[in-house]
Parts: sequence; structure tokens; C-alpha cells
Amino acid sequence: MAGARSDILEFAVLGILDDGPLHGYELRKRLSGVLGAFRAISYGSLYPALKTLKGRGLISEFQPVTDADLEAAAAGPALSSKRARISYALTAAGKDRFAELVSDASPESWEDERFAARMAFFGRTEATVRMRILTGRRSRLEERVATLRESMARSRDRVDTYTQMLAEHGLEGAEREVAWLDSLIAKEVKK
Amino acid sequence: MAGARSDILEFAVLGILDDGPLHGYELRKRLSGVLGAFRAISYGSLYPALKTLKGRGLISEFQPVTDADLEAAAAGPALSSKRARISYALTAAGKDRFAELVSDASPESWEDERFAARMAFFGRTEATVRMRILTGRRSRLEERVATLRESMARSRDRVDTYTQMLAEHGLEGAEREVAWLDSLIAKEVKK
DNA sequence: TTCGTCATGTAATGGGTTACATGATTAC
DNA sequence: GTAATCATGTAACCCATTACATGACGAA
Repeated sequence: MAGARSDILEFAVLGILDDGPLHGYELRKRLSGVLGAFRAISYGSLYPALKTLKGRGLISEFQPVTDADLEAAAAGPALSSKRARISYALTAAGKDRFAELVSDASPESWEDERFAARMAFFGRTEATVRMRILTGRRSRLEERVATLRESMARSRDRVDTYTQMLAEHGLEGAEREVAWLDSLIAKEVKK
Repeated sequence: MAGARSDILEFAVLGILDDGPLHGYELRKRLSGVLGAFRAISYGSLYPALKTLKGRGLISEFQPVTDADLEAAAAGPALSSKRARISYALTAAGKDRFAELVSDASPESWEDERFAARMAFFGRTEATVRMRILTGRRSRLEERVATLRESMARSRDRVDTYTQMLAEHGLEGAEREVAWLDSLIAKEVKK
């Protein structure tokens, strides 16, 4: 993914806006479904990020005024609020950037922080890249399982029951994710 | 937990040292078993934290020189290295502080960031506090399950299959943790 | 002798949160 | 009328990581 570190927010925002324009507040809600598991980003992170993205010419701001605009921008339960919210849309450069990011398959893609976001946009990801990320994630997790097992074996008698149960639960979680990935990979192959 | 935010590292370090003196390098390894799941802290975090703790008089530094000291400080696979490592030990104030922290049962205790660390020291936690944290964690997780279910229901037709599978996997993980907590709680009751 | 791991640290950087500030709209 | 939620932002702060710097010890 070209850049260095947490372009993950950039990626997620571009990906969501690639689906249609949205205003900040709603964007944030969608973000929590895309960024790993449960974490929601704060406005103190989102709005500055939006500003940066705009500064880089990847997204553009607009106030939806016509009904059509409202419909396009709201895309929610209802066109409830009439307040002039600030909506954001991808520019051509933004679309290009997202296309670039979504075609990347470098190892960071399957690390904890990024994997969920990457998978959330698998619908717009090439099959080969998808496969690479899934298998990469799988081997990453197996690695973790191995490390965990080893460290549990080493410390078995030193640590108390609670620590052990904690570690065991973590191990089971990792194994479960491996199994889940296996099923996803199998589905990919069948396709 | 008296203080504000991430006294979690403080808590974990005190808890580990409560078991006996240790040097930084080894401390860091143990920390990864105590801090949630898999995360390891970096030296760039650990050493400054140790310095602060020392400044606050909660831990003290010493160079193990006698065989007995070495034995006490190494506590590892072997007394391999003869190099004068800097070991840390709890002071009386440090012991008090740990006792204070370990008896806390405020709601933050069962949030994601803290729960694992709290549970890792359940062996030295009062039964009532233990119970409170376990049940608190449980209801926290159930809350999450509910939110997740609801948000999945709301967005069912809008989001693609991959996002859905991701959400489902997250949901299952949360449900699995609830079940795990149930078994832990049951064990506590029997005791 | 060179590689891996043990071992300890500091400075720069960065990503994020919290707290604060403000105000409109909706449902009761 | 008033509480909840929608909505947008800024400034201060915090915690952690990365990159860097240094060096000893053991094994091949």
C-alpha cells in the first residue's frame, strides 16, 4: 500500500465514498463497520482526515440542495434532516487512488489493523489479490497459533490457572479464525 | 482504577514484579502474555515506563550480583547470561499500589483494553472483585452482541457479502466470548 | 568472525483520543 | 420545553511506535 502506515483510514474513507457521496456523521458510522470489528473512529480523527483528503484533491465537498442530491447524499433510513450537511464525494483522482490501494497485496494487508478494512472492500478487489490476502492472513494466523502454543508450553507450570485460561481462549480464537479463513478460501476457489 | 487512562502498563508491570524481581528484557516478554491477547509492548514504551515507576518510588533498580540474586532475578529457563542486567523489584509502596489497583472494580476494568490484564492477575484478586469484573465483562459483551446484531439487520441489503461475513464473524466471536465467560462465572460460583 | 539474541536506552514522530465549543432538529 | 440525536469542528494531550545508538555474549 504505497504509503507507510496508517493510510488505513484514508483507504476506508475512499472505499466508502466510492459507493456514493456521504456526509461526515454518516461516514463515521459506516467506518465502524469497516474498520476492524468494533472500533469507531472519533470525530477528532475523522474531520481532520477529511480535510487532508480534500487538500490532496482526492475528495470534494458539497452541500446537497436539490432533492436528487439529498437522495444521493442521505442514502440512509430516510431523507430526514433538512439541514445543510456537508457531503463528500470522490474526485477522479480519488477514484484512481482507491483503485490503486485496493489492488495492493503487500504483507501489511493481512495484519490485524488492515485485514478487516481490506476484506470489507473485497467486492471491488480483484480475485487474485483477494486470494493473496486471504492466504496471507491465514499463514499469519497460523504463525500466531504456533507462537502461542509454544509460549504456553514454556510457561505452563509458572503461570496460574487464570493466565492459562486466558491464553487458551486466545489460542482458540486464533484457531477459529484459521478455520473461518479456510472456509472463505474454499469458497473463493469454487468461484 | 484511581488514575485516568492507561495505567494499564503500570498495573501489568507491578503485577508481574509482585511475583518477583525481573529485568526489563524478560519483563517485556511476560508482558505480552498479560496485556491483551498478542500485543507486545516496545522497549520504547517499557523503559520510559520503568523510569517513571522508579521516579514514583514504586519500583527499585538493582544489579543482581550474588548467586542468590541471580537466581531470584533470572527466574527463566537458565541463569544463562552473566552480564549485569538491571533488575527491578517492587518497593513497599509498589506493593501497596498494586494491592490498590487489583482491588478496583470500576467499569473500565472490563473494557477491551483492560480486561485481559485484570484477569491475568485474578489469582491475586478478591473473589468478589473477580466476580464483578467477569459479570461486567459479560454484560459489556452482550451489549456489543446486541449492537452488532442491530447494525447487521439495518444494513443487510446495503452491504455486500464480504462485509456481511466479516460482521458475522465478529458477532460469533463476541458470542463465543460470552459463552466462555459463562463457564468462568459458573466455575467461580462453584468455588 | 559473524550471526543471532540478549540487553538497555533516547529522540522524533505520529496517530489517535478527550475535552471543548457550537448549534440545529426531532420526538416526547 | 427539554432531552436525545444529528452535525461539525478545533486544540491539547497521551501513549505508543519507529528508528536510531550501543554493546555484550554464545554458538556456528
